[in-house]
Amino acid sequence: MKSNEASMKDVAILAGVSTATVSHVINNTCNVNDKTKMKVTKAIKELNYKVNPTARRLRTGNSKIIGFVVSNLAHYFYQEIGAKIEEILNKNGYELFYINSHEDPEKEKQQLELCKLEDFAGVIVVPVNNDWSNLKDIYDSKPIVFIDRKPKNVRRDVVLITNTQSSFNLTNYLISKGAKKVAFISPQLDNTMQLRLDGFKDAMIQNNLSIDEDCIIFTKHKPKTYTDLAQDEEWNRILDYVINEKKIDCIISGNALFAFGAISYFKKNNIKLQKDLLFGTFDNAFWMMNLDQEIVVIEQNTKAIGEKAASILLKRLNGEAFIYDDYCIDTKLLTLNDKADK
Amino acid sequence: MKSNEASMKDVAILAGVSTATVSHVINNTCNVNDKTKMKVTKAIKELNYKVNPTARRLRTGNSKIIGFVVSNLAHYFYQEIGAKIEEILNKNGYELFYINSHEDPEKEKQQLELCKLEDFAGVIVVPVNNDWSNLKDIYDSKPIVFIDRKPKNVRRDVVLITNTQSSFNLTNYLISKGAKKVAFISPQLDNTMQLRLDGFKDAMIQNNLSIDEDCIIFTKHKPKTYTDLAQDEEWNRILDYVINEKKIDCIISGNALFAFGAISYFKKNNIKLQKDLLFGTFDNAFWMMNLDQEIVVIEQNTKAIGEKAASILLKRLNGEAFIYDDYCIDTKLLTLNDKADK
DNA sequence: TTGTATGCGTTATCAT
DNA sequence: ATGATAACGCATACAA
Repeated sequence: MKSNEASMKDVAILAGVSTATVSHVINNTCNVNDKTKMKVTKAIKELNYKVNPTARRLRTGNSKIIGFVVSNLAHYFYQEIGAKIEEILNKNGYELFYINSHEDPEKEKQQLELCKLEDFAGVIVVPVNNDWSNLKDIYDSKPIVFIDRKPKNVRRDVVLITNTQSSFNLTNYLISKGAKKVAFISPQLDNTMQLRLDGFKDAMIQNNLSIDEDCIIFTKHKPKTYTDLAQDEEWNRILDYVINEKKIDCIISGNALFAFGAISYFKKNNIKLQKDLLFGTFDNAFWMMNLDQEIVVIEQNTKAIGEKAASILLKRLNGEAFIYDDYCIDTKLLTLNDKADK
Repeated sequence: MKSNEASMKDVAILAGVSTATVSHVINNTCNVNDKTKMKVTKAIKELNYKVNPTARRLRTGNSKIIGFVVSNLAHYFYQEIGAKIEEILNKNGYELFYINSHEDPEKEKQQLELCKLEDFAGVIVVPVNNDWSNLKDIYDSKPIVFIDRKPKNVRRDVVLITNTQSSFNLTNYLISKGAKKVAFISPQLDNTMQLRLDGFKDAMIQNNLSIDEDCIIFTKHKPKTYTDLAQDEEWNRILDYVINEKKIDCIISGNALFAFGAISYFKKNNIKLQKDLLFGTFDNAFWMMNLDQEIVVIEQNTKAIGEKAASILLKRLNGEAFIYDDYCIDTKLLTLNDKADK
């Protein structure tokens, strides 16, 4: 389909030069006489010429597009990270496309394949696939930075939070508040959750508290909306079980998604947190601040995470060589909505 | 940059045919002998050949990518719509890229320009720019569907909710609950807000209630995080003003963003909704269900909105010709967290 | 049914 | 300093 846009050829003809010269002017790739440069610039303006990125990409194999492939875009958490990433990348001439893998490994694989075929300059990924031994080739040529989860069998830059330490701190804090029998509950056991679990166990052991493995629960929930989640019967069963049968006095939630479901349960059952039941969770989600529940949270520094991921990616894009490493961002332990607030 | 991927030429050589034949096999564009078809298919598999979308796009001017350009991706509302759109488009062989315009008209313009340059097959837009007289050419050749807001000076398909009617119903309902002096507050006065305002005014007039124009307030807030919003001093001033000075007995919120800020204010000031103050809002956001406030909401049917937008776009992509129209999706008036719940 | 040849809009090599 | 030309990988008009 012939587009009605001006091409480089049109510019060249109007300016009375060759396409090579136009290209040189556009890309500053060669010393061009000021006079001819003027002519070309004028022609470009006159025709409202825009470089065709598709043609450029076919020729060079490079684009100015970064893919942000996210396990579940609906989490506000990733939106804050994404905004920071976008801000930094935009400043450096890149555009960010958000891609939602919906916690589906197969879908993520196809999307990453597409990013490669589309010659994206690089990708930032909140990975769903845990084992990357079959995915290594998918992004071997272009920079890739992982966020939030560290997949296996791939050596690349990873930006995480201090998972084990934060979990240790959270558990310790709740123990200091009187927790004796603690449950750890979360959807999906991935690498990140494993680290959080480690911190939890360490704290329990150091405090000479026994760990009941029955109260460490990971569900296999496929992605759901928050609304669906709150009404999910499985959450109710699990919470009924640990609270009524196992008689735990404290729950640690692995992320904001479970926290939402749990809080819905607490509301229904009229449970006052930190009084009737100690409760701590990873993530400080915006909606928590308007609740009438006191919640202990591990706040992740989304700005710092985004900034780190973007700056590492930029360095890689610029061809800087440095060792692939894990970057851990500190968290903050906060108590939301406690009486001291007022 | 020479990629190490197999090209169509490699396939042709291995299969002992011409590239034209390979192309025909891939695109079913010509009757090809079963035997040669087999040979080609085998070679494709053997080389793990993938069509290069960039080259195809340069040649044909078409891609299988749809852009979803959203005013602010952080709103969960758009995530639900997006998920539905994606589901439908994926089934039809299209991939969806999410693009965040951050309520920035200039940015949106550039992004739409990029979608055009990248030869996206089409776009679905929650528009930030209100006047499209200078943007018409930007997407004149490819299908475009607007969602949630109807921009001026462009005749294209628009998927909206029944804004005026819903607002009328909401206002009427609150009046039936005793509202006499009502404030209407929202960030950003766009076309959609104007319609909601119209419905509000109609209801007030029909009920012989006077409208205080000082209590109709639109702020010019640039996008902020929810967290920032809750602490924004401007909201506090506005709410102080209408509640304490203007002595209103009811507030209608134009969207979930303002509702969040307002609820934060109510919490701080210990105001019990529907008792101390009547309150209704557009949008049923997931976080509202866990509050200890009774809230009257206009729930938008995100699935229906997404489905309508995607199906219209698909029809346009398939070249079906029909009149550009506005499609209005019904809403539901709900009361969240009322005592009858238990 | 299959192959040849051309062009999509760039960039890059090599002359001039 | 500038221009002619090939090549990126594919689709397609046309010839065989």
